[in-house]
Amino acid sequence: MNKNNFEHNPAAENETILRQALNTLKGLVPLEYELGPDPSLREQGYDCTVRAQVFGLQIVWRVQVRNRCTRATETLAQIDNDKAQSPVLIATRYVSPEAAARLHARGIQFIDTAGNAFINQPPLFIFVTGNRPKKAETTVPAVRLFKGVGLKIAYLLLCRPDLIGRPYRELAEMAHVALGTVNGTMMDMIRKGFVLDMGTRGKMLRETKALLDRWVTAYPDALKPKILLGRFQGDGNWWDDIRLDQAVAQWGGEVAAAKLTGYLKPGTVTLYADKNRFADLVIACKLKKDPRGNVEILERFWPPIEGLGEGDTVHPILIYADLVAIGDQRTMETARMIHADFIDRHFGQD
DNA sequence: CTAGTCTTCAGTCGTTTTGT
DNA sequence: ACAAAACGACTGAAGACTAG
Repeated sequence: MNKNNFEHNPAAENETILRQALNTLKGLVPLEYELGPDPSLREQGYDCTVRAQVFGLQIVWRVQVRNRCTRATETLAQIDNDKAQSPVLIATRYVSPEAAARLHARGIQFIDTAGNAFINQPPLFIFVTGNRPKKAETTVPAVRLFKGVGLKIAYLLLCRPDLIGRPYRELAEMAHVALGTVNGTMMDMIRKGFVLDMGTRGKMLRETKALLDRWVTAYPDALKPKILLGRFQGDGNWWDDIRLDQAVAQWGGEVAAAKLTGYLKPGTVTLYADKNRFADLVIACKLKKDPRGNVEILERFWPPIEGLGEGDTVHPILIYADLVAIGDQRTMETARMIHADFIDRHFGQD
């Protein structure tokens, strides 16, 4: 049962949360209510008002609807609660027991869609916690595997499938992305079948051949432009005499292919450099800034560990992707050689 | 219980679209 | 052509979860 988010309308979503929470509250106490959207309140951080009749008692709340209730929400609500004439009510999806205790202590009323509530309108008093949240039905897959930074993680795993079991924190650091990105990418990979999730027994990379193909196709458009540090022009075959410090940069594209196969005469130069040492590299190679130059320097997006490109060249996968992206006769031929000699044998059958 | 790990989501920032 | 607004990707701190 996969819920696609047809539209993402925050206002409508908020109202859904509020109505669900109020209806759940109805289960605890006989309640009639009506929503009173109030534009003047909205500017003060409220979403609407609720007029409720309970046991002939009329209550008016200023409601803040939140997807989730954070400490920031609590603090802000308390400030508002203290200065407002009518009490504040937080309506949210789920309030954990800890959060409920804090809100109770601060005297901030809340209701959630899971059936937890704190209502303190003497003589009416309700305090319910411990109800578990419903299974999340809103999946917002913000991170797309083949679009953007998800490719950094995919690359890491293609080169080092054994890292699949590492904690997300480590993967995030290695791939130079945020923690949340790892989570999103991993979900996408599982959904698309590239990762098999065996629960406590870990994960496995699957369909690596297909993943590789799609990675190579997506990389030039989706990631490469984002990591371009600059374009330059050098003198003649300058790259032939340079000894690269691996800690600073590695060859990609045609130069790397030439070094690997001894076959190609490079027409363009692709360098993957540590962002922080990028300036030194430009100087050491005597490169001149030139938007039309045939030298492109890109930001390296993998860690200096075994298996991510030996010596002064990047991993064959990336060389291959660079060559395919150039896409002319010469490079395609070399690309096929690289694929046959350095990639195929690692990606035979799953 | 708690240390390690995962998940969430509001805010930031860059890009695209729309308005003048 | 320029500026404002809307959009979307990404981040990262903080809360939630879970195995041991």
